[in-house]
Amino acid sequence: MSNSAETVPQAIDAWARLQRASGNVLARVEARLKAAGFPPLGWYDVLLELSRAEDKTLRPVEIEKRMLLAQYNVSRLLDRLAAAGYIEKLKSPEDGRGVSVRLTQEGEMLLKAMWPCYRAAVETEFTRHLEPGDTEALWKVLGKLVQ
Amino acid sequence: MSNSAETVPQAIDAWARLQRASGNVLARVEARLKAAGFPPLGWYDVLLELSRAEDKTLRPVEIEKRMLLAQYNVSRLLDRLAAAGYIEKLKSPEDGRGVSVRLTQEGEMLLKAMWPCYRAAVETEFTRHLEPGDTEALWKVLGKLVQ
DNA sequence: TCAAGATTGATGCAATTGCATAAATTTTCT
DNA sequence: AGAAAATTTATGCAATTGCATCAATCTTGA
Repeated sequence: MSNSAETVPQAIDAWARLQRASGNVLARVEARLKAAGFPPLGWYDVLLELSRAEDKTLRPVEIEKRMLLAQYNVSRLLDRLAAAGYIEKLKSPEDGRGVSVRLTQEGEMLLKAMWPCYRAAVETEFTRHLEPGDTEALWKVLGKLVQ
Repeated sequence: MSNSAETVPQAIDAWARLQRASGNVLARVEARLKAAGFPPLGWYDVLLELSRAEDKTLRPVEIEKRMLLAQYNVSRLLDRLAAAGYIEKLKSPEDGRGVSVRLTQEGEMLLKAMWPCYRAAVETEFTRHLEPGDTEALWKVLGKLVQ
């Protein structure tokens, strides 16, 4: 059932489907991680950013920019990661206000342990439903939305 | 790192971009609604479902299915909507366990009041960035992910 | 130089979400 | 019918998020 043809025909529908599809798939992937006893995807994302960074170290403000999280959410997420031993907080050498956050051995191990599960979940809940060319088409169009 | 690792990257990138793009655009749209003094999009979605339903009435379990929300979140969201006067809860006539939720006049007015703002926000944050054909391409590919 | 302003990070408190479970039916199965 | 199972909704409690604001720097510009 198509919607009101007079107002905003396809665009609103595409918008709604974008929200529904991404939320849907995200929920399924997260559920698989959790079912395997792993922490949420947000943890993985932080650890991954750290693992790619020089010295496996970043400032919180950098994590904030890369992950598009609110500052207070980064602050508290890092608290949890530090409490769990996956990162360590150091006084920033170059900036007296700041902190430096470094991936620990445990953090690196968690990252490695989660990857097969994460990868399989994305394969099952996302990739498997698409045909060749779809992922590239998605990539291209979505690129216009992330500037 | 063998061949199987090399077949995934495209898909994982598309997955990551899907999450980033939709989260990003959603946050911007929500921010515009909030800036205009309106409640969150979740409120709009419930009211919209009710407005489309017969007698402007639905059971919570129906709202749960349509919106893909957890049962306890629906229960509490409806509490808030009822407290704000946008819906009213009635004893379900056909099912002694259940409740019926009906859109009020105020709810209908809120829906109407929010629509121009919502529509403009989607136009600005989503549609405007896309070219003709993109929305349809998105619609088609994403359709494979919402089964 | 040094005051004004911006940036970085944390935190108290309220609102929301997630989890586990309860209570009241309704449905199913024998 | 009647016991067992499933469905529908609510809720106590813990975890997370959002908001407002603070303290400690760093940066800028007169």
